[in-house]
Amino acid sequence: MTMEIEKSNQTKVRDIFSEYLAEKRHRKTPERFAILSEIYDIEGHFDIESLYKNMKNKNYRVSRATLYNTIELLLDCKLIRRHQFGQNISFFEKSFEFKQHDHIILDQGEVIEFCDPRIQHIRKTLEDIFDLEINDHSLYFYGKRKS
Amino acid sequence: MTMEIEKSNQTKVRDIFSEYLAEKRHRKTPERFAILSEIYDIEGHFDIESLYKNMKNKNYRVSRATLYNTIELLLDCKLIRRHQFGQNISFFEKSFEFKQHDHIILDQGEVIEFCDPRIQHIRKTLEDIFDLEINDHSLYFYGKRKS
DNA sequence: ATGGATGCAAACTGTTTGCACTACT
DNA sequence: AGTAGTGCAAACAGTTTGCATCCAT
Repeated sequence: MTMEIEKSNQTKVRDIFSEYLAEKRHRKTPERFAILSEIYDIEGHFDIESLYKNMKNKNYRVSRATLYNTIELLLDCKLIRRHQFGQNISFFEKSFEFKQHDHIILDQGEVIEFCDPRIQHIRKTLEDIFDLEINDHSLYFYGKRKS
Repeated sequence: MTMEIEKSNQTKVRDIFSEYLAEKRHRKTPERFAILSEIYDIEGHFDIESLYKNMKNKNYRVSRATLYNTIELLLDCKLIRRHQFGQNISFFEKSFEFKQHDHIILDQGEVIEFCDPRIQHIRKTLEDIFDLEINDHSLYFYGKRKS
């Protein structure tokens, strides 16, 4: 029988969020940690309405307002990322310890993740040419399977 | 005094649209051509609400419904492209005879356009690796001017 | 105890839809 | 003549806001 040495991801992101909230002088409410925890239990992408229904089903007492608020905080401390797959609905995914990656959107909503270093080269070039500080990007390819 | 040989862009896109409508058995209504014409008078990006107000100010009798409908047709025949700069509002720009380009979004809504061939290399690689047919992409960098 | 955070519902905003009327084919 | 397309207004969906209450500090 060995002691659990490694912290779980859940614990790590909790710590990061806690530290972030402290630094920003925001209150550490149970709702905020419950939401973070729920999100980190989700595999893949999610939208706010599903998260809301998901939590309601588990008998959490949360409001959409708090979800939207908390999502902003989590974006700010980089624990999640926002995506615009469709037209008018935001999708999110957790981003802690997951390698930066981009997406290919296929028909029927299938999503492939990939990572190509050349995007960072483009970024560097743009920063040099236009004298910019680029802090983020979003890249989507749209296509379909052959045959 | 020489004859005007070159067709204006306005005339060319009109022809393209006309041909598209014929092929798809859609009617050639004056509204559709008026909207196309208005769009091709716009420099840079626009959203539907501004286009609507713009046309209303010029005493066109158009409805939002028709604008949304026509925009779909113009997207379909590739005379315009859709962008998602912000969260929940679609921006568009004309795309006839304008080189494919991507965007850098700076603070205060400033937008820089650029074109980097490496994005096509990435595309090719993805098509090969995943056996896909990629027909489009969207790429945005987000940043700010240095100093 | 104080005021930041919450839940709830109403308001907002961009987009879509239903319907009676118009006009392209 | 027939019906796709139109304008208008109402409906819709995702998000934001106002407010009374709650609870982390």
